[in-house]
Amino acid sequence: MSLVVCRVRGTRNKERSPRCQAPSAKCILMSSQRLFYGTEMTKMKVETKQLYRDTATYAGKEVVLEGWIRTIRASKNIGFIELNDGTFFRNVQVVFGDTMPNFADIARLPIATALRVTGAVLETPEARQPFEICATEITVEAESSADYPLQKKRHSLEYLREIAHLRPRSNLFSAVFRVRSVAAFAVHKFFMENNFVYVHSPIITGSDAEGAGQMFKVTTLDMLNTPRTEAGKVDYSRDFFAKETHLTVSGQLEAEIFALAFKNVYTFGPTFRAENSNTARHAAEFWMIEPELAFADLKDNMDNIEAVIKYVFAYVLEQCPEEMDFFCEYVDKDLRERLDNVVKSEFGRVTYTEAIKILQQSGRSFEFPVKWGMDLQTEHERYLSEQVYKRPVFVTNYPKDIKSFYMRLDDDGTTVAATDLLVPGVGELVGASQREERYDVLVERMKSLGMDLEPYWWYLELRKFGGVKHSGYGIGFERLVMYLTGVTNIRDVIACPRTVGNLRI
RNA sequence: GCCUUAGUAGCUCAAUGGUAGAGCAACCGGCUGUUAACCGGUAGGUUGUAGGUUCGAGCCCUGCCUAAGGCGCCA
Repeated sequence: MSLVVCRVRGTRNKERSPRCQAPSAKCILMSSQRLFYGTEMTKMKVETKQLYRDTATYAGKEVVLEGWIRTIRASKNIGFIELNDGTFFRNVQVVFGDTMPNFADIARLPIATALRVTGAVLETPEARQPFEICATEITVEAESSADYPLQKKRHSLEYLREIAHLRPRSNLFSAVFRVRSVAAFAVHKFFMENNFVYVHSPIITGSDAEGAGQMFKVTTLDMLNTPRTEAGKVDYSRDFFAKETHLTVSGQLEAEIFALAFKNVYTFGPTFRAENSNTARHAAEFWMIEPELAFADLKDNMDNIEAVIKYVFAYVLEQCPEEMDFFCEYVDKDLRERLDNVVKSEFGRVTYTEAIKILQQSGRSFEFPVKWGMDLQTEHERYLSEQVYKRPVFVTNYPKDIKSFYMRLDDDGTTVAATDLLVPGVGELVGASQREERYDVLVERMKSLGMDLEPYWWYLELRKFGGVKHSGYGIGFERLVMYLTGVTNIRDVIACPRTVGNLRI
C-alpha cells in the first residue's frame, strides 16, 4: 500500500511552502492505524463535515472520502478536484498527481461524477482552504456526462427552477435546504424545551369553510361519471368519506382542541391553498407552524412569537456559519446585520389605529389611500416594517370586519385581539389572534357572518367545558426561511414548489 | 384574476429596420500548485410561436405560449 502523501515534483517554493512539508509516510501509517475501524484493511471513511469541524484530528491521517465532483482542473502532471459529499456546504480540495496510474482518465472526468478518494489529509493554513486531501487512489463510483446542466458558474434562479431535480447540487440550494432543515429542527427544539406538545393535525378536513381561502377537493369519485343526488348535485355520500372533503388550509381549529387539553401545543406540517396567487411569497403547498397557547392573551401570544423567531434565528446563525456567509456574499450583503438586529432588538408593537395615523401623517402618497377600517395593503405594510420600524413589527387590534370569525372581540366592540407580524422584505410572516372563548359572543359573530354552525359543533362545544382564554398563531415556514436566507422567491426555498399552473416535479 | 416587462447558441448576455456576435460550457491541443485556473484552436442559430407591415424584420404591429416584476388573496 502506497502512503506517499503528496508526490508533487514542483520545485518552486519547495523549501518555504508549508503545503510541501508533508508528514512522512511512516508517521501517517502509525497514527492512522489507531483510527481505523474494523479490520486493518478497512480504511477510515470520513464525511466532509467531520473534516472541517475537526481538522486537527484527521491531519496527517489517511482517509477515504466519497463524493461528487463540483469542479476539476488539471495540467499535465497535477490536478485539483473540489469534491462535495453533501454533508457540508464547502467542498474538499483533492490533489492528484501523475503518479496515479489513472491520472489521465481522472483528469478528463466531467462534473458531477461520483468518486471514492483515498488519501492523506494535509493542513494548508496559508491556502484558501484549511486542508486538502493528497490522493493516493481515486476510483470512479458513478460517471456523469458532459451535458450535465449545472456549470461551474452562476446560474439564474429561473434557470435553476427548470432543473429542480438538480438544483440542490448548486451552492445556493445546498445552503438554502441545509438552513431549512436546521431551522425546522430549531422550531421543534424551542417548543420541546418550553414543554409544548407537538400535535399532528389532519391533512384531510371535512369542514369546507375555514375562512382561509380556496381549498383543494379530496375525492375518489369518478370524475367522468360522478354520482348525482335527485337534485342533480354531486352525491358526496358515495364518496370515500361519505361527505365532501378537502386538503387542510390550517390546523388551527384542531390545535385548539389540544390546547384545551395540553395547555401549550403546536403543529408543524403541510398546508394547501388553491388560491390563484401569482406572487413571490405564495405557494399552493407550504408548511406552517401553528402554536396554540391556553391561559394566554394576545400579549402572551406576541411574547411567544418573538421568542421563537429569535431562538430559531440565533440557532441557525450559530449552526450554519458557512451558509450564512454565502448568503451575505451572494444573496444579500446586509443579511447578517439584519438578522443580528432581529435577534438583539425588541420587535415593534403598534395598534392598527396607531398605524393608520402613522401612515396618514407620513406625508407619503400611497396608491391605496389610508383610511381607518381598510385592510393594510402591501405598500402600507412595507412602509411600516421597512421605513418606520426597520425590524419586525406587530400590528395589533384590527377592525373586526376585516378579520376572521374566531378572533376575540375587543371591549370596544369594533376591533379584535389579532396581530400580524410584518417583516422587511417578506411581508406578513405571522398571523395571530386571541381566540373568542365566550360561547355566546362567538355564536353571535358566526351568525352575523351567515355561517352554518353545524360543522363547528365541536368547536363551539370546546367553549362550554372549561373553555379558557387562549391564543395562537401561524408562521409561514417558507417565509421564515426566506427571511433567514435573503432569498426573495418562495419557489426557491421549497424542494419541489407547487404554484398555479406549475408542478414540474 | 389584473398591470408591466422580457423571450437571440447548452448558460449569461450583445446586435441604429440592412452580412446574427461575445464570454463561459462542450470538443481538440498546451501548461508542474490550481481556486468560477490559465493559454491556443474547433464546432455550435428556423432569434419562443402563428400571422401581418416592409424592397428587406432579432428589431415595427396583432394573437398565442412561457417566464419575471408589481398588485389582489394570505402564511
